[in-house]
Amino acid sequence: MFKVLIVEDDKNLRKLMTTYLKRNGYITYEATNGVEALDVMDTNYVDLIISDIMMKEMDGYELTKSLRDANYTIPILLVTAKSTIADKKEGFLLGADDYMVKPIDMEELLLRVKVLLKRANAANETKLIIGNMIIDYKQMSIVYKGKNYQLAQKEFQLLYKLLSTPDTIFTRQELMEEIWGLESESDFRTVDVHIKRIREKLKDITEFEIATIRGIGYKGIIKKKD
Amino acid sequence: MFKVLIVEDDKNLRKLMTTYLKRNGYITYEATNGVEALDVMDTNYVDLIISDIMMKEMDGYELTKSLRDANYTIPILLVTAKSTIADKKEGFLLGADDYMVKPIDMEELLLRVKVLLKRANAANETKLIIGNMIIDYKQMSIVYKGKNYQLAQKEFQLLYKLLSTPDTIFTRQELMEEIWGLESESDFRTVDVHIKRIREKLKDITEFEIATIRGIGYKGIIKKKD
DNA sequence: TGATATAGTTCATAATAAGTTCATATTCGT
DNA sequence: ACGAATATGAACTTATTATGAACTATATCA
Repeated sequence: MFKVLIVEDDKNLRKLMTTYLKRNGYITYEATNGVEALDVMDTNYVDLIISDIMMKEMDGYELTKSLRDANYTIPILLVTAKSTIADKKEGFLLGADDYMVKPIDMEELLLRVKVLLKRANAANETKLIIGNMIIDYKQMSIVYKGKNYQLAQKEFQLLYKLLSTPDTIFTRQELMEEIWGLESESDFRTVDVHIKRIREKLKDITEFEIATIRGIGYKGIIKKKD
Repeated sequence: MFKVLIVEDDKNLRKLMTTYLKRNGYITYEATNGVEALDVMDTNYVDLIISDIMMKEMDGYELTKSLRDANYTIPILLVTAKSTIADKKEGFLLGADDYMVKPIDMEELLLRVKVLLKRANAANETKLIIGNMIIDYKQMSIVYKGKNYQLAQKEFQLLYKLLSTPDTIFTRQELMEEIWGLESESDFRTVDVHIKRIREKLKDITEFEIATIRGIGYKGIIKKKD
């Protein structure tokens, strides 16, 4: 299950790409400029970035550069309205892996995404190992002392988020925006219900705990051995 | 180390493909038409053939047909300048395994070659032994406690795929691409129907289970003994 | 070649699980 | 103890998968 971050300020195009990718089995995150993109990446694991070049705040070039400067090797596919050689060169020199020229053909986009992911996917394991517990994001599986625990998708993502950045408090707002998406209109209480169900389903596992921070939100705690 | 035979009369394209494949660890042979290709195969073992369709002497269709008539199962990837449905159909009917339309994107070519080889190679693997159950890919047979179970081809391949990499979630997308081929346009629901039939036909076998991962796909689970 | 069997696909609908909401109980901090 | 916030159970809604059956394509055999 690959995660794709779409950075595009044109809402229609962003939604179109999101729809196509989701329909083809990708999990998507959205951002409208480079700054937002970095925010998303701060708290979420992402396999690939599709980014427009022309954006306010921070454009695609700057985004690419800052990621590469920070030693990120994540594949980046730049989308441009201009098609001059100069532009293409600039993008590649800054470390993008591929580019496409608008208007974007969605089938071609899917193909390129697939190729980029295959190429990059040599050593892309995302597992959290906490004591006797192994949380494998791609497999959406939790194994504890040889036993398998099954969580629903939202529950799993919530847990992963809390435990991949332990001891950090997340507000319901933040959790919703990142797992449900920016435009989610669900009630914040929904988060509570999911937290409850995670606690219930994983009550045998002593390796961690989800702490309620009254008036703020939740945080994951990894318990230390005695 | 896989050996790839490139059959292409356009020298530039042939060299380009050769270069790319070599750079990616393949051993290559070259031929400019079907007759030469058969000559090469006469004296060399080849794992996969990439062949243009339009060539003098003997074209891609004829080459494919003569190989299949001689009971060769080697994977064949046809390259065509024309993109009409009629052509695609004709090529497939004659037994090609995949095709690409010019102009050829080298990354895509590599991807397809890899997929074809993987698919062909899986077929050469021997047997899966899971508890009292023996799954023999070559014979397409399933024996459990002395009794024989019969699955249709697609069903068998699905089962084999799921059980040869157990505990790994496959999306319908992935299953389709691997078993139906990259260009398949069949509905994803078709996978569900096949899964259902496998479960039905093998419901007596307790050695494994096909688990539905809601919102994602399926995974094979090999049950442990008590 | 036509007839028949088998495999594979599609579609409509039923069944089920996931996700959401809401009312109420419980807990926490001051 | 009080008020505010969270936990909880249950009803409800939505999304996804399972299933049966019709349909189509392909292979087999007389």
